[in-house]
Formats: sequence, structure tokens, C-alpha cells
Amino acid sequence: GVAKESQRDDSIILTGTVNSILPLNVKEPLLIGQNSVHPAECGLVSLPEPGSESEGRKLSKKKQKRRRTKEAGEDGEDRPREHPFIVTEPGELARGKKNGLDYLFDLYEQCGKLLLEVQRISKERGEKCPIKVTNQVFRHAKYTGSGYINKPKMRHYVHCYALHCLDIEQSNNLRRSFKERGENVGAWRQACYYPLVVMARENGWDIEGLLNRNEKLRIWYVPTKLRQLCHLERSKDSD
Amino acid sequence: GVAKESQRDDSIILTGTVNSILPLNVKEPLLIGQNSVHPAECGLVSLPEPGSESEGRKLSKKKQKRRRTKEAGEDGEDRPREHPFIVTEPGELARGKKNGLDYLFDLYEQCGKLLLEVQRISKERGEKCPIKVTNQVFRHAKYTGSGYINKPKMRHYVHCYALHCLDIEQSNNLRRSFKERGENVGAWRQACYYPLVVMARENGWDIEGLLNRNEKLRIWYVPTKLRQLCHLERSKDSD
DNA sequence: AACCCGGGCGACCATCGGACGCTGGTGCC
DNA sequence: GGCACCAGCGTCCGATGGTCGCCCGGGTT
Repeated sequence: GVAKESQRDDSIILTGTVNSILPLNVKEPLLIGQNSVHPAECGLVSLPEPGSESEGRKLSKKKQKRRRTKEAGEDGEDRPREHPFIVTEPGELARGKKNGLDYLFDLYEQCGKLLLEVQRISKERGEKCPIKVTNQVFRHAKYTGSGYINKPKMRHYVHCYALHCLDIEQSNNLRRSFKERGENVGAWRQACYYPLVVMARENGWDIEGLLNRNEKLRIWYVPTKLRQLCHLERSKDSD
Repeated sequence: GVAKESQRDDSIILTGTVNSILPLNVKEPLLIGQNSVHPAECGLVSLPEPGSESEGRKLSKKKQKRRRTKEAGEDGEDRPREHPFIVTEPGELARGKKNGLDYLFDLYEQCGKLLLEVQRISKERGEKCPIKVTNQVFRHAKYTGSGYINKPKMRHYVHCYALHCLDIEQSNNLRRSFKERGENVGAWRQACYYPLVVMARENGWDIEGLLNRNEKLRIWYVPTKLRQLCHLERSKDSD
């Protein structure tokens, strides 16, 4: 299934047009005629480098090296990490040490409320008032005891939440289908991109506008990968 | 006149309510009863430190030391700096090695056009599309040969342009009045704040919204000092 | 020519948006 | 218990918004 080809990161798999790879329609046919090719060469499209601006800004792109574990003897009082998400059907509670997707989406609602609070506070203080979920909001989340909300997580699943908000029917079907097939969260997450790309096409490829028109999505930055995917598909369209 | 009290920076002078210090109404009365007091103590209000957020972000606020002149032997090909602005009446051409205020405002229009261009380009490339005048726009300005447009300058006079857009009548009167009195640009610039504060009050102190509602001003970040001034006056109101 | 006023804008800084990949939790055997 | 998988999120990085004050242009004496 799709899961086998899905990557840890956001590398994008495109072997055909969007229509032909809608996750719900695809099981085996995706790689027909390519089954003997090495996975790295069969339809995995690396997106263009982001540094495409022509004004002369420089990008060094050195491979960053992550810091090893924190020094021993540090107190830190570090929270245990959250349980991983699993693909659940709408309304289904995750069993065992897992979290379900309804909970994931609720995190986005919580962020929206947190933003509202941050906005109220900053207005009251005459400071500039964020219209998006910014670092400040994540800081506020930590401060007010919602330490389980953090930036990398929330940014990671924005487009999944977007699908949930824009087409609950399709989002629910996708969840049921991926759960049934036993796909993991990474595969489900990848699959959420394509219905959005189709919607973007139906909106003149204006993904930004599509999300901005929705009350709940307006506050989230458009994920880079989603924007790039739309751009890529649009350029295929005009071939 | 007002000019004598005005500071190089944006320190804010408030000896009374906004009503009492509307620049057009004020010549000498401003400091009545305080003329013997040291200027630093007479109504020069230092605004609250920006690091007022309670979430625990740290601000070191070390005095930055500016780099001395560039190394000798550097080519650089540096453009000579622009002629300073002087206060001119509407339609009046600046004489000598000076630039007039109509020219200043035209620079803002040019930035608006530049932004439109940047938006067109970034849409075409599927990159994220700025809705404000960002660093990218200033970079684009340099790139396309408008080297006379730069960030510190444009940010410095935003509120003057705002007054010009929101109440051309009042803006023109202010220019005529300050020119007649022989005030310098700094004094005129300071004076531009107060009519805006009054307008903000009439709009429920929503200066952000006031500027955002205007087609031409929407693309400019609200100047910090203007937001702070509004905040300050609002809190005086409720005393 | 010498001086000084005042303002243009180069350069700096904290913080931002964005993302990588290490670490360790988790289920399976 | 041991192992392999995989995803949470600590941490990093280039670039941004915002501003200070050095430097020098320009008018005056």
C-alpha cells in the first residue's frame, strides 16, 4: 500500500496526476509497471530547493548537527513525551498508550483558544496583536500548563487539520480507510495532502486563500510542503 | 516651538491630553508652568519597556555598539546618501539639495507597487506571498534599481504617510503650518502622531484596524510608537 | 573655511518561522 | 526481555522586524 513508499519526512511521492493517486482510490495500481524499480527512483519527487529567490539572498544549507542528550545531572524536570498518535476512526478512542486523531484535532482547537487569549492580552497591553499561531502562542501554552502543545507537533499536522475542517466527510473516509488497512500515522498524514491539492485546483490553485477563507484555518501558516505540492501540480497541469 | 522639545528618537512628549497638544493649536502654551524644569523631567514620557510579556521571555537589552566606518580599500561603489527631507507645502517642490514631502509620500506609493510585483513573482513560483512590506520588498527595491528606498527610512515616516492617506486635509494643514513656522522635519514628523491618536480614539482605540481598513496603509506595519502612544492615551482616558 | 545641526541609512539584535533527526517509547516476538 | 520501528519534540538555523546612533551632507557664519 501507500504506506510502504511513504517517507519519514515530507518528500513527496507523485507518480501520476493528483486524480490518479487519490489515496482512497489507490492500493496497488500506483506503481504498476514500476515494481522492479528501486523505490528511490520511482516517483519520489524531491521538491525544488526553497532558495529560489533571484534577488541574491544566500543560503548555505549546512547540515545541522543536533545536540546529543542533555548533560547528566541536569534537573530539567522534563515531562515524559506524549503518546504517539494512531489512526483512529471518527469518535474512536485510542486504546493503550496511544492518542487518537480526534484528540489531535482538539489540540488545534485548543491552540485557537490560546491565540484568542494571547490576542486579548496583547490588545490590553497595547502590544502588537498576532493574527496567526506564533511562537508567542506556544510559549503561552507552556506557561498556562498546556506543555503537551508544541510547535513542531502542531506544524506537522496542520494540513491534516485543514482537511478535517474543509471536508469532514472526506477526512473521515480517509481515516476509516487508513485504519482499516492498518496504515501508520505517517502514511495517513501523507495521504491528507492530496485531497487538499484537488480542492486547491478547484479554487484556482489559491491554497492560501482556501485556508484563509475558513474561520479556523485562517490562524495557521500554510505548510510549505502543501504550497509546494500545489505549485508542482499546477505546473503539470499546463504541460 | 514644538521643535525645541522634539527628540532625535521617538521619545514621546505628553504634557497634557491629546486634545491639548494638537500641534496646530500649540505654540508656547505646551510647557506653561514647567518652563523652569529640566527638559528630561518635563513631560517627556519614556514608554514602557517592550519586554513586558509575562511568559518569561528574556531580554538582555545590551547597548548595541555600531560598527565604525567600513574598512578602507573596500570598493563598495556606495551610492551617495539621499538629500534630507524638508517640510514642504502640498505641491511645493523642494529647493536646493533637499527633498519635499510629496516626494516622501511618493516613495510609499512606489513601495506599494514593488510589493505588488513581489507578490506576483512569489505566487508564480509557489512561494509564500507577503501581504506587508517586508525585507524582501526592500531587497527587491534595491535589485530593481530603486536603491534610494530603504527600510529604516520607510519605517521612520510610516505614520506621516498614514495621516496623509487618512486625512489629507489635516495632513496638508499640518505641513503648511509647520513650514510657515520654520519647523524642521523631525518636529513635523512628531506632530503627525497626534491627529492619528485622535482618530484612533474615535475608532475605539483600534489603530491597527484603522490602518488596515485603508487600501494603501494595509501593507504597512503599524509603527510601534504610534501603537504605544494610543495605548498611553487610552489609559489616561480611563483615569 | 570652520562649525554644528539634524537626519539618512548601515548595521546590529532579539526573535521569528521553519525543519531536522536524536532519542526513547511502544508493540511484537 | 530484547529488538526494531517510528514519531515526538528539543534544538538548531537563516531570515525577519525593528531600531540605534555613526557619520556626513548641508546651511550658516
